[in-house]
Amino acid sequence: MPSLTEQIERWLKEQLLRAGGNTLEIRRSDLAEIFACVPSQVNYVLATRFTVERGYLVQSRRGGGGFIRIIKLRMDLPEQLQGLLSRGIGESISQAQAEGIVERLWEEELLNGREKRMLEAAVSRETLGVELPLRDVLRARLLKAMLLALLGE
Amino acid sequence: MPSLTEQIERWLKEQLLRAGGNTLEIRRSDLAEIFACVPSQVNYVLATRFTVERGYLVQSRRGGGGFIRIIKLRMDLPEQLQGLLSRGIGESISQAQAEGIVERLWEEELLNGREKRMLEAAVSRETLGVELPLRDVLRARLLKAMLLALLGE
DNA sequence: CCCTATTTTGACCTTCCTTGACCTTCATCT
DNA sequence: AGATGAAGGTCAAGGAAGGTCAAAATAGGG
Repeated sequence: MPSLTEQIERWLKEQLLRAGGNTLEIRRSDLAEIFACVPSQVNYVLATRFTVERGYLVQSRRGGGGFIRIIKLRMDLPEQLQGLLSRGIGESISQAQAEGIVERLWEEELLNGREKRMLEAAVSRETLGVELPLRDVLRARLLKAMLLALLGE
Repeated sequence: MPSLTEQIERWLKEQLLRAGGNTLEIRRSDLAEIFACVPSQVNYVLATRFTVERGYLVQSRRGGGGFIRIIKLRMDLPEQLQGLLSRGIGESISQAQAEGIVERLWEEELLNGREKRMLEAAVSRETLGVELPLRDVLRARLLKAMLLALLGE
């Protein structure tokens, strides 16, 4: 049985597709009611599954008439990948962030399944197996170098 | 009477066959309950019976909604690649050696151009950018993990 | 029977998810 | 403007998985 977080994640992505557009607006309290959970559960889902790395922008407004808006960022061109390489990936990156980027590129069909798995393997804490300040630095270098290798057809 | 370890091993392999696919996902705690044993017994079975040498890859996730995933590796590949993964690549490897392996796999068409470039980027001295005893160790881990990723599914 | 290798257990650790108390912002009504 | 209620935000504690390691138990071979 998928976790609540996963259920909410799927539901939101489905709504995004169904709406056809790239934007979804909903009340946090409504979502919480649909899934019979506390409202802050929604914030957890947004914070872990709809990050910028994964290609989403989340906006919101408090007070009466408040809402949460999820915007799916499109990455249609390799040019954007270049942007990712030059600006998006810094000197150091966490595993979660790196996986978000890989997940997004895969969803955008800029990577196939084999390439995705290779990147995930390379970026994994376990594979790197060194302690923390260095691990994140190494991961950033690898991710950049590997993605760059894909661009240079 | 077969040992607990053997019973669990058989059961898992049977489930893998039954599912038809090459992947099985299950909760460690469920498995422990089925066989009325401590959860860590499952780890022992995985560590001794579902190793890379025996043709399996094990992945997992902790926390709520956690799971253990067993992937049966493709066995239709030349012995070379499998041999490489279980014995050929040691704890440490030079750039020249690593590049030789990648080149060979590419010539045998086990890797395409994109995959070759990703691997070369990952094993490059410049990308790794750490000093020597560690660099070769890291390279060996990356090469193994990335090639292994190609054998899943 | 003894010695060794393998298996079984359990205490303790890390990661990820869920919940709830408390805080901030906004629209609207006096 | 000030008060009020209706949103959403934050954060820390608790819970729910799986991981690790070493000691204890057992099985097998000589």
